[in-house]
Amino acid sequence: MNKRQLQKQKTRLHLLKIAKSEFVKKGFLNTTTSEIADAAGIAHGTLFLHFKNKDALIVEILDKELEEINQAIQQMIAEAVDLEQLLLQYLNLLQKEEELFAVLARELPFYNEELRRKILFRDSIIRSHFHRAIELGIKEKKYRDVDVTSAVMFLFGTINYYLSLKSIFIKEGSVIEKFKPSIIKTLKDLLFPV
Amino acid sequence: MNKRQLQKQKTRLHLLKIAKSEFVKKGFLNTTTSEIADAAGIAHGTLFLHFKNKDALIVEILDKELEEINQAIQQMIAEAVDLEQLLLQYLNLLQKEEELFAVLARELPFYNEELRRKILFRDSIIRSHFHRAIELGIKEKKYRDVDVTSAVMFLFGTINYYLSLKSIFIKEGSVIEKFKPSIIKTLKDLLFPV
DNA sequence: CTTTTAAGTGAGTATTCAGTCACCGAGTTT
DNA sequence: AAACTCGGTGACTGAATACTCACTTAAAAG
Repeated sequence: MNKRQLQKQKTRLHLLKIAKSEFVKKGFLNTTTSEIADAAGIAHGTLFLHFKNKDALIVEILDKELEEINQAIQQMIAEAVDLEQLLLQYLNLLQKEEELFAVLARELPFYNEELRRKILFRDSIIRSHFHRAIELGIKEKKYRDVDVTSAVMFLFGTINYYLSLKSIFIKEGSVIEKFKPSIIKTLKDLLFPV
Repeated sequence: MNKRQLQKQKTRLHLLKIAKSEFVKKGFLNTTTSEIADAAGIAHGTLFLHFKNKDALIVEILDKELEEINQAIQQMIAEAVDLEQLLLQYLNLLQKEEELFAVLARELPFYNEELRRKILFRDSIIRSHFHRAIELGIKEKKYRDVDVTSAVMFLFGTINYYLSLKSIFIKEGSVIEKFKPSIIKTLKDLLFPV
């Protein structure tokens, strides 16, 4: 790889980093391509040499992030069997990139079909991990018998709700951190051991 | 009231009705003032004689709707004591204006401070009704002792989640209708009678 | 050293919209 | 019936903002 190609790759990574931080700060929809270019210290037009359009930017950022979380969850599943532990680790994982996931929770309904499908697909994989974990616990008589699907939706619905309203409820600090105990407590209340 | 004033009032009400149907169809953010004027059969400028700006339109529509639901809930509380019954009636109430509430659930984070505060205030009143109903049930030993706050948030979080993703999950028909049984079942699972 | 290649530039284009204003004409008052 | 009032009109304005393209410049090739 020559000097030119190296520089281009470097600029590309720099752009991704800057774009992510801008999106986290103001959301994807409220960040203009000019702002990203300015923040990255490049010309506006240059952005479009690296990425086909604005959508391609968020797609790449999210693809990386969601793949990472999926990998981590899969590994957890392989290692841990305790549901509470799994939930706790998942919440910790979300918390690490909480700002970004909050943007996602808020803006998802406004994205185009393709992007939405991509995100919801990853999301559904993670949901299915929890589904299986609960189901297994019930089969092994570790927990009492409840409607697994609605329990999982209840769980993810709440997390999504807290995230989407993050900017309204609390401006500073982590919502996940704040509501973690009550989310875990309620799941335990719901599934308490027999 | 003379002929002119009568006409104006009539146009105003007509505008509110048309605006609501447009908002329900396409969402508040994706409906232009021109579209509303066109649909109502008036000139674009006329809209701004009746309403200070676009925000004022949705504020008035929602104020009416949310006040109605609040009144209804208060009456229910006064009459019924059974929590399941209350939840069922609340869901039916939401279902009646499901399209509008789905728009709300999706777009809320993008509204301005004032509008958001207004909506969340009404929302919190309704939440507090449920909070008190559960708390009372626990005190009277009707239900087992759980964390009331997180149970209520769990409940409202899920409803909000289903509503906000309505357009993604199902295009036709009612999400509330579809998920009503599982929402009620999960609440019962959580609070089952002692 | 000269020519070719391609990354980078930023003023410009196209489009979308909320909101305005000078004018019109129907309805009201004198 | 003349003068006045005020609701209605819609072309226009200005502000965003995603994306383009003719041109510059620095690196690579010959």
